[in-house]
Amino acid sequence: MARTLDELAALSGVSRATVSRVINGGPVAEDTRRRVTEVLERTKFRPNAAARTLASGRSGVAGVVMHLEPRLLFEDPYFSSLLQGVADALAEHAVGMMLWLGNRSKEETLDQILWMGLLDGVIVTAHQQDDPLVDGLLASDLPTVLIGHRRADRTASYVDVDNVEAADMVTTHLIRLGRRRVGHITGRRGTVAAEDRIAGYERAMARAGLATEGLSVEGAFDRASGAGAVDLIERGADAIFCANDASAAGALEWITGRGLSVPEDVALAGFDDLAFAAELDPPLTTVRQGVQQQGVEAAHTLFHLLRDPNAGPKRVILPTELVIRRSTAGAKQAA
Amino acid sequence: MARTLDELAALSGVSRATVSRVINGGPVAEDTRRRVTEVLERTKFRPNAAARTLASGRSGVAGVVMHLEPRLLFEDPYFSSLLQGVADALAEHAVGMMLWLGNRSKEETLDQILWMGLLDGVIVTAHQQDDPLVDGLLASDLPTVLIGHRRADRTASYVDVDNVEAADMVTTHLIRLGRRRVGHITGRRGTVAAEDRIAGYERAMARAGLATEGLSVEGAFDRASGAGAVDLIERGADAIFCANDASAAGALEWITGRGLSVPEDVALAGFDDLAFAAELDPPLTTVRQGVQQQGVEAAHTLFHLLRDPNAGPKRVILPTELVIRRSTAGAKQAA
DNA sequence: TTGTACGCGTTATCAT
DNA sequence: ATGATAACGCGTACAA
Repeated sequence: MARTLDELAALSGVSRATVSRVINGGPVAEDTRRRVTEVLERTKFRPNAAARTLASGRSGVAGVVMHLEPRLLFEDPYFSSLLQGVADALAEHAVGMMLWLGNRSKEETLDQILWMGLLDGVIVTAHQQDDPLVDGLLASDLPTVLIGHRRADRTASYVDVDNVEAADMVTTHLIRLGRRRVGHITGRRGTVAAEDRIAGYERAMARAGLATEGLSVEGAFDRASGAGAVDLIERGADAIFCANDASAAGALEWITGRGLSVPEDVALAGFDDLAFAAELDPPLTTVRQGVQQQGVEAAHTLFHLLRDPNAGPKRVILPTELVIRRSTAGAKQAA
Repeated sequence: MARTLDELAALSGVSRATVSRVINGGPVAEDTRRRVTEVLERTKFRPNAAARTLASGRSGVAGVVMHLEPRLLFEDPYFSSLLQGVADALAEHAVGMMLWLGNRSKEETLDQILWMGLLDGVIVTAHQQDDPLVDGLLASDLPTVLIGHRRADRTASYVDVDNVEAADMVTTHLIRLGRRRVGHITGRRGTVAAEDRIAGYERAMARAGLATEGLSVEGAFDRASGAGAVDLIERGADAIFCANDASAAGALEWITGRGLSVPEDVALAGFDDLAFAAELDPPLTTVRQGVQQQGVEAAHTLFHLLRDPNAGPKRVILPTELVIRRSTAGAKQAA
């Protein structure tokens, strides 16, 4: 079991450089390659990663940072789908994944990541508009890809969807059903997604000449936010666009709990199209945004950055799709 | 922004070795240390991880391998709790975590891990009795800690609970309630946990002189396994011990769905004491096994292995606790 | 306490 | 196509 290139070179009767070429696919004569490869496999040789990183400057390891309450990562399918997508794409290219969750403070986490060195690049979820962890990574010399967050500065690479456009689309759909008092349960204020979806909602309402006053309640992207539906209904809402599927599921519970029915009394729409959206009763109209795909794209974007280090930032906007289900069937309009 | 120890040494007016000592806590005169530290902070110097790994032989990175369907990691709180525990303990000691999930085959995953080199050690979930991935890691020279699996060979380090004892304990509890036909919904056959819990169940029944024939149905640790409760009840079961909380939750649904009530008609017990167990109606009697704690202990065990590399394997058996709730209240006995 | 000097195992640049 | 040889940046005996 040879442990170094030198030992292997001795065993194969060639120089260390040639063995290195065989391993990394350099120019080597065919029979030389065969001879070395044979020894390589016989001795189960594995090159030393540290030495290789030191000499080449590349480690084959990417960092993934999802700094949220640990609970959330597992309870909210949005984040787990994201992680699955990233993990999948990295594993496919045999790139290692170092993961940082919300176990320590953002400052400590940033410190640990930067002290780790060794990373070729990093993918970070960036949902808050201001986030010292994200700022720190962008300020470092580490190639960085953001998920879900467009920064004001135009120098960051990121993967996102057009939340304004998508929210406009679903709101417009509700309006076309004949609903006039379309309410909105927002996401957590301060996140880009929440603000942009509000903007899209208001844009669609304004274009249709409809008022939005009193038709918006603050939520936080969670099931509990659905309680806001009660307020909206008391203010006469005949349709509700929820900032995500989780809050829509909560809203559905409150609405039916009050003896009202969806979509007859209130049309309901969400955002995400997570797996459970289609299983609700009635199935939920929502915006599909391919969360897992976002994770995959983030990894690919990082690969791209690493390939041409000075190609400038890369921004990827993924498409969304309105998925119409029974929760916005046109019953009221027909009646 | 100094990039190497040499640059820093020049800036501080000392030798490179001294700077290294300041960073790693070696013996340095107090004023020298102060002077160097000042430069260290001013230049935001970060030592090169690869060089340091190459020279010292330690990387400060641990691998965590949870090779299961990606779905399961997030849907089953058992695994997410485990991961949280591990991540927490590693982050606390500023040790990096490389994660491998079930994105590729076990063979490919093993290959990627071993080729990665660079890991100081690895923690792997080992639930199947035979698992090429686990075998491969144990056969490698990588310090390895198993979670949830005692191997026949006595050379592996692991963290586990005594499943036989715990299953005996909960079964005995049901018997003491006056139940005579105690049924069992097993876990997935082939896993150590399932087999050991069966053994514990049978041991308790035998000791009480009770028959188990026809009182056992095969499950798979999931909610769907709860359907087996119907069979058991038809065969006269007046109590059911489910191999975990998930299957117990499923069983509860089937039992009440048939118009029967827990615990009056059938006493019900689970295993794990995951968060939702206390929220069921009625709250579920179960075995608490501190899953998150298992993750923490696994990390600590790895640290121990790394501290004295030739101290031999370390085995940790964590305690379990019977948590009695309303699903096994003594109604029938009292009546 | 501090400095010198060697070794860690590769990659990559030169010659040949 | 192949072989020397110089980096790569740090830890650590050993010497002073």
